[in-house]
Amino acid sequence: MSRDRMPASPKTQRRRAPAKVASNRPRRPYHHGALREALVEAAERLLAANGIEGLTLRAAAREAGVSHAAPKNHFEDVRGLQSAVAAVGFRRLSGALTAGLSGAEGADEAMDGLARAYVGFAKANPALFKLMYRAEKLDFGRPELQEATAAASGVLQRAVADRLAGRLKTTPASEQQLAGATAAWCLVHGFATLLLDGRLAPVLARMTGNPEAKAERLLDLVLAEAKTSRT
Amino acid sequence: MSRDRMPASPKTQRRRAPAKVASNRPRRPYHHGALREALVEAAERLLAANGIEGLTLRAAAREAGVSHAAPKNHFEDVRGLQSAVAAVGFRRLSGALTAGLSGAEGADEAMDGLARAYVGFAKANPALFKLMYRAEKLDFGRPELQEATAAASGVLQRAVADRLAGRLKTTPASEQQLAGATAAWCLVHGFATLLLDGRLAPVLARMTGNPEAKAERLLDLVLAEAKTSRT
DNA sequence: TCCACTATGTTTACGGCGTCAATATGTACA
DNA sequence: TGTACATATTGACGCCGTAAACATAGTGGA
Repeated sequence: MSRDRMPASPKTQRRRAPAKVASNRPRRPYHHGALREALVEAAERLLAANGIEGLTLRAAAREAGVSHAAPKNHFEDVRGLQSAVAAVGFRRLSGALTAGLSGAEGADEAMDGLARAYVGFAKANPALFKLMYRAEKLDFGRPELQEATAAASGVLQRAVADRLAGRLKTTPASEQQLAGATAAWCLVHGFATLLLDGRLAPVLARMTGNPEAKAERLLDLVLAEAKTSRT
Repeated sequence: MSRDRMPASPKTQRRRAPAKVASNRPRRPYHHGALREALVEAAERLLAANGIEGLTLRAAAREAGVSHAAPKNHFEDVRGLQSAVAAVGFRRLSGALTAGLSGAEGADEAMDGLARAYVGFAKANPALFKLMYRAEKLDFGRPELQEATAAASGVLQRAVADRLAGRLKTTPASEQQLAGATAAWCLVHGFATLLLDGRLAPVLARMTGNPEAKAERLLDLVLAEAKTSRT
């Protein structure tokens, strides 16, 4: 919105004032000063407001009040900007996961907290979450992004390792640790992904109760089911 | 490929022959005859060859040897074509799931077969699978697509209902059935999604053995883990 | 038989996108 | 002081989706 083009007046008076007379309106300085940060913030706003399609280089440049080619000086291409935004997202996800972990009593409770935090993050930042898992939009060569993703999966892996250690009373085999963390991640990521894509709507429609709380209750049921699926 | 533009010759001779003299080269008939099917097939090829970004209306029209606006007569917009392709994908997925189910002995074995079929389909048709779960590219108002998705989730739900029935020796509560099917779907969909997005690469890198078989073994480990996660 | 109607394709045009090359504008360092 | 460098602008290109106007067939009714 606010980007709609004018209805009439085709080409007359493209510039509002040739201004030989030293326009006294305080012109923006030629150089922005902190364009990179401004672009990333603009991109986050666009993403939240208009979804993943709304995040374009040109839109971000507009939002920052800068010409369409200016971003080229700060990002090699679109994927550069998208990767920077995704990195912010992964850092925030790490924080949310850590917060979801804190205050949990046992290991199982910790896993539930982690799961709820993961899905909660996805629900709160749907477009950002989708971007974070759209490989073709990201450049994993960027260290910023690599570190951010590693941090997020580190939180998950440590939690799983703790749970396994508690369960087995011994340091868990590396492969089992890997499988456990992966299984938990898959379950929770599948839930978040399907939910955001509207794929769980038919299931939710068959549940009773407050529409707001249905998704949370379904997640609880799924987590419980996953714990008891062995007879 | 084969779509690169000519290096020189800017605008001279746009049409290869004004052809007052009744060109005897057997001109394609003005009407294609089966353009809709041709477009869907072209779209599938483009998808498989160039990924999800490679599937465009104009490219499909080119592939079908038709002007770029011709598809408008058969699909309201891009999402129409994408939805048609996704519907084909869901129908194929139903078939693959049913095949994965057949020949299984017990209920647990059936679930494993289902899981392997789901992930196998995703690995065999990565771009198609991604398209099938890209809500913004699809129009679920189209009955064709609705039926195709319903068929696929029907296979999964029946399998889960059978397993629960066998386990409980009684007809399972509807909500538990729902949760069971959803949990299975989430686990397997999460695995497929993360795998296609390259997100399991760090995990796979830490496993030993044949690179080809690693992903399958990881899936087996994950399925086993999901079955024993209750202490 | 012929003619209008309808379905299907083509052409042309528009704006949005990413990207590139050429140019302009400050700034900082020698 | 002057010059090199980083940053920003302008304009152009080809791609995309979409729409309107027009062309070409096949079909069914007068």
